[in-house]
Amino acid sequence: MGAYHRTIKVSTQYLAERIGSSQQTASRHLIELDQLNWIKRLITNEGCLIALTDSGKAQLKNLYSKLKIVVEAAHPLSVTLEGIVFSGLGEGAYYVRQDGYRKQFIEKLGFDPYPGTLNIRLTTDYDIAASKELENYPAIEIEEFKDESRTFGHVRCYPALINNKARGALIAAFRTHYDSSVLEIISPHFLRSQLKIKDGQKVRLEIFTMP
Amino acid sequence: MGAYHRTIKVSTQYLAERIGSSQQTASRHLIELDQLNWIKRLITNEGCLIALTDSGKAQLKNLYSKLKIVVEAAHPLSVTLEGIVFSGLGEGAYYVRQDGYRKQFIEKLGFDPYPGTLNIRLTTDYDIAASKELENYPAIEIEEFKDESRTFGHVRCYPALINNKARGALIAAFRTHYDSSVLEIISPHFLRSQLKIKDGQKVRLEIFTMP
DNA sequence: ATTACTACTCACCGAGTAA
DNA sequence: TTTACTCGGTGAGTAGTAA
Repeated sequence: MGAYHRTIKVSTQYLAERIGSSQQTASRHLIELDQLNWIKRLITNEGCLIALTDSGKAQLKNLYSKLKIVVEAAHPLSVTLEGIVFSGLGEGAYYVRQDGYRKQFIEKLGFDPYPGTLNIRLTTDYDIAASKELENYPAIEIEEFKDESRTFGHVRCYPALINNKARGALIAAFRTHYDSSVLEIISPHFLRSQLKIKDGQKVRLEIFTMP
Repeated sequence: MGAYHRTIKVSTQYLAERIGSSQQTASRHLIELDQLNWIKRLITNEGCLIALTDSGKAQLKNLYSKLKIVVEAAHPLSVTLEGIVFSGLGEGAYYVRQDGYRKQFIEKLGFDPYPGTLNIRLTTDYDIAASKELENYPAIEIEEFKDESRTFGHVRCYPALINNKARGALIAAFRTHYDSSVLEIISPHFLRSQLKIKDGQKVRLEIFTMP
């Protein structure tokens, strides 16, 4: 009703009609919004003078921004997967330690990876399908490089949260030691000790796509 | 959680943590959203597969659009005023009948005005101040014109809703027969009979600014 | 593990009414 | 006319628990 931009005058009776409630409820809503400091309220004998406070505007902007991200994004912000931890052959560690990769991880992911990977086996059709969808979404691109002896290929990775706590990234992938039901995770931390996870335990991965 | 863009798998327990409620409440919310046809829900023994329906997405888009208008607009969409009806000297009718104005009203306001104006006297400081604010907001511009004898000046007007029912427009103004506490309203209808208003009665005007 | 029913509590809503 | 209090009924949230 314009209270975002200017002070408006409105009776609780009229507000009630507009929001489809009783006059008493409209009045109580205004009292509560005032107590939250989301509106400034001046009671006159012909209605209330109402204006949103900066804090109140911020609440609306906040909701608006969150909706904007969801509604206007072309793809999901994140994909959540679950899988079972298992021990690999330690090959991941070999790749992670390569300086050509390491420098790019530090620069593009913002952390120096622990020299090893956490292997996750996806067990449900849903998780396997969801991890395949990730290929369609923009990733952080790690470029190929050469050292004296060989070429190390291009790698895509996604920032990730492991068990809703530890930062890391999904590496997709140091091709193709495992089938598509296997994921490799790097992290600044030694995840097995930091999160107290052992082989056979289930972990939850929240994988973030790039905007 | 991505359900706007893809089918996600989520347990009611985990959803409850995310929204800060109990598992039972999360479950009931999903049931209700399903009944509203805002989500599609498939229950598996390891959680629910959830995706928004087109109808569900439309709900979010609708809220988003309304917030967008409020948050991103540079000025209010409308200003609501109240005042007292009174009889003028009938000069408004003279101007409204001029073909140079009439043609522009039809073209720019979308209606052929009843040959007369409804005069409103603003009685409170709030209403007078609010009507002055209108000058700052974009209006429909009616251009000046000449006939054989004289020049008729440029006029700004705003679409309006009278007593939340009748269409019309605020004319600001066929200068300056009255002071700033007086408004003139035109409408396709003879408002005094259509809305059964008489001199001395209070009317509510919702004045719409241009985007 | 899951989901979701039943039963219970509590908070919200609104009628009546005071100021 | 206003706003907003008290108070009683109803609906929303949750614990316990079945499936």
